[in-house]
Amino acid sequence: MNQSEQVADPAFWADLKSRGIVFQQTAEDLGAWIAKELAEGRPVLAYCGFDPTASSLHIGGLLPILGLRRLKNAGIKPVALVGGATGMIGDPSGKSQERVLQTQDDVERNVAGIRGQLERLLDGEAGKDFLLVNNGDWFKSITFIDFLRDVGKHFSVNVMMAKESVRARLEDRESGISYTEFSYMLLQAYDYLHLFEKLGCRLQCGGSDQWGNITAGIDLIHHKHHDAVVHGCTFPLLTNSAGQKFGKSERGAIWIDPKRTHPYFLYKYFFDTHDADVVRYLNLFTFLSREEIDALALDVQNAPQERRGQKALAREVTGIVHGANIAEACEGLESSMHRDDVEAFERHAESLGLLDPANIPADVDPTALPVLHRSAKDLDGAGISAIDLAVETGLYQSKSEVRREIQSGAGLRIAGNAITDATTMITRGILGGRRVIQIRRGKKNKRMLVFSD
RNA sequence: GGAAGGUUGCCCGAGUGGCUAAAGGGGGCGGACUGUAAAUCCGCUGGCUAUGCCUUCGGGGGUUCGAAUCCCUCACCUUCCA
Repeated sequence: MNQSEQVADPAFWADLKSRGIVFQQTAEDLGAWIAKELAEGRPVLAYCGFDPTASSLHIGGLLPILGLRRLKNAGIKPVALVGGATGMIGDPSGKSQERVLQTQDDVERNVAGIRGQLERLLDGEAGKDFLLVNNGDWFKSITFIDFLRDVGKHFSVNVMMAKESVRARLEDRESGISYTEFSYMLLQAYDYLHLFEKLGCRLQCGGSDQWGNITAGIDLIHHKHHDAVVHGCTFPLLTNSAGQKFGKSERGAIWIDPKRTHPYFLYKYFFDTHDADVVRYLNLFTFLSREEIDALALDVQNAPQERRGQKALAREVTGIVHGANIAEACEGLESSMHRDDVEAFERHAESLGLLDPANIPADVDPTALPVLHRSAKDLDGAGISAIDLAVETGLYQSKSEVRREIQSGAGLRIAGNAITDATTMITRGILGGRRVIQIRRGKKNKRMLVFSD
């Protein structure tokens, strides 16, 4: 891990603010309050919830995780909550439509997956450096009647309806909101109350769409404990400079689970960051120091074609998620693909276990890999149709798409040759004595074809 | 319970019997330019065993040589009345 991550800077809150990591906070002097509590020996616990909507987190959830890590480095104990109970209900925050309920099996499977990822990403020992909790553990023993009496009484429907998450849905006649999702904020508010009472948790953080839920929890705690001092803060909701939601590529979300999204594509996602966003992302997603980022910002400004900012960003984030070795290999993979340097590619692909088809787990979608394996024998005789190959790599969705592109320009290249004829067959001659060749769509989308005997 | 309007391709939105795989815009992809950028310009944007065939205009059924377009029916949404 980076050196600067280990240092608990007393001015850490100001640093978080200046990096743009804190979006909203319940008190102007929240940083000073935390510093005072810690200085006087009172532990501060901060919790953040993660929805089990899939068996893996995607990079949209990275900001809160890194946020918890930064708090941890400042001496605050993070509590990562997985919503085994709330996942059964569904948070309406930031959602424009009512969702279909997940089955209990789905939720349990997702909780297990996310739990494992949090445990790894929070970097430390669960139970000691940070805590992992599941609100299913306390909600399962609460009856509906008790909940309505103990918790519901403290909520005014009038206030609830004014919360952004609910109001947006009430105003949208098309979708509306069910009573189930309407109730969600009570559950999350209760989580905070529970963690306050049981663990002394006094800070809740989350994405900016969580503000309403966080303040609902604080209000509930105040109702029950009049003199309690509890706080909340949010991380910004990320959009790029073009206003698009962060973390979604054309092929869908970028997942943290390497079986869903190969680390190379996570690397590539950050590598492709626009100049206008890269400095902001370096601040948000890496533990690089202020000075290092300032230097990179200058590079982006003065020599944008070097893409040093993007390279650093991609390397750091891939390192945090998948480890430094994998990050290095991904960097090598991208640069060798860019230069179409087959020898360098083989080296890096080897270290990622991509070169030997026997290494690739059967449950990984082959179109989601940066390489495609084929037997060299397939190249004998008539060979393989270029169109088929292009689709097999996942570079194209359908053969029609490839045909169209071949017709409208030289978008498809194999081993450096522009394919201009839809009937082109790939035969052994194209290998030129090697076993790896490049196939690419346009300038940015590249895969390697590996032909083994 | 009654009346009226609506449900179109990834999204928005036009289309009220054949010329409609469906205008226009957005997004996406490719090309030119460039820096593996932005902006701009050009092209493409349902599938296939491909001068043809198949699937697609909320679901199902019908009229017709022919339906996104007409009729029936079901579902959902909106507005108005009770």
